[in-house]
Amino acid sequence: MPRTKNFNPEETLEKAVKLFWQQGFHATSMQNLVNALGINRASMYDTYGDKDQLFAQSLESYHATETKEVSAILYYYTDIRQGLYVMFEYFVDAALTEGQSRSCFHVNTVVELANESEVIRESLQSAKELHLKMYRTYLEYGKSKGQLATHKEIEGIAQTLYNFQCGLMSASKLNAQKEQLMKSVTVLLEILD
Amino acid sequence: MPRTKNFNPEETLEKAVKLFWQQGFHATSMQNLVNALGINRASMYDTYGDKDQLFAQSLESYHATETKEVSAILYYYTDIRQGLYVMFEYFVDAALTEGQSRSCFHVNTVVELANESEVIRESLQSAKELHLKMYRTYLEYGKSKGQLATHKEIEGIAQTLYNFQCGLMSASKLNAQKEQLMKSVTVLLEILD
DNA sequence: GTTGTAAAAGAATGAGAGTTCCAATTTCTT
DNA sequence: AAGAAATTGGAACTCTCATTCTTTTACAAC
Repeated sequence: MPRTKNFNPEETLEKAVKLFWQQGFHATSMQNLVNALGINRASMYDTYGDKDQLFAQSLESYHATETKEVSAILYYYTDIRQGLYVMFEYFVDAALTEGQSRSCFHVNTVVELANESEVIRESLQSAKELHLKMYRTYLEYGKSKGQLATHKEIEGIAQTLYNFQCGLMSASKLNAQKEQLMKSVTVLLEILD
Repeated sequence: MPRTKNFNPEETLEKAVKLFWQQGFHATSMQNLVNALGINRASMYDTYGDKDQLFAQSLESYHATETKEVSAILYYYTDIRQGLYVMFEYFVDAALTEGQSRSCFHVNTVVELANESEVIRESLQSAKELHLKMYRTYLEYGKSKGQLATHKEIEGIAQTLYNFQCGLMSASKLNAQKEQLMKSVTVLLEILD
């Protein structure tokens, strides 16, 4: 009996992700979202709730796809230097669009909202933990394969990889050039030697 | 003949720096600023112009003091590893306040406004160049003193120091613990070896 | 002390924010 | 074919935003 939605909630959410990623939470108005999502204002509220909830869902969606991609990359490469390089390359490619950088949605949100919203902070925190866990596991794997000296501290390196990734993304906003960014990745990866 | 201001424009600007640093541009309202600066709304507009101009002046003020501090630190330490470590420690100390981190005003602004305002972007860009120049000079100095192997590429390291600094500040918002942050600095500085 | 000038105070303005509501439309089941 | 129910479109609402305006106050020079 009921009329069905004539838009796909997941697909449409991706449009919100793009907009929030590009502009941030505060600089994006509900009117912006109505225009970008191509659905009615009421449908938006009906499907996703208010602005805060829509943003939270956008962030969760981003985290999910991003985590999946990263774990796929790391799983694929048996050489950890190569795997980490390609992972950083994936982040850089995702950030750079038409001559400028939108950075990474996660990092942007850490900077903009980590101290403002408890809900968002927790979402960011758990995504970060997931990444750290992946890094630790991958580094342990590298150690077991003799690619990482046994005296190297996994935890410190994992943290540094995360910190550097945040910086690479932030800084890319002032330097949207893949080659330079990847050169910096190469320098950073010397911490593995 | 004119009535004199009964506040110090430079000192009062510091209050604006603090607020913008803590909350960002969009999350800070003119009403917030009126309350924090302790001067009248009209005096604010009269002295600093509109919100954009007030923000730009706040950022410039921050950049000036920050650049002075960093160059003083690097000048003081003749050992580049020590100098860079203390510099990062200075950033961390400046970021951490009462159990949370406000990151670094420069980095926050890169993330929030680099793609939104041309004026701000240029201010950020030139501050970044100034930092890179300081790093290059310091690394060259280190090389001349035999603290850095001659085959090391100055430019790549300088870029990586800047990128990492951005990341350390961003990430500190989810990890406001000095010890952990400084441990990551120690790991990072292995790129000099 | 008078005068002129700019600062201070705070109300006022208009634009835009997020959100809600209602009439109209559409579509799927019975 | 018809009715039920959710979607849709867009106006309406309230609130807060940045900014301006008008009046009052205070200082410095003559």
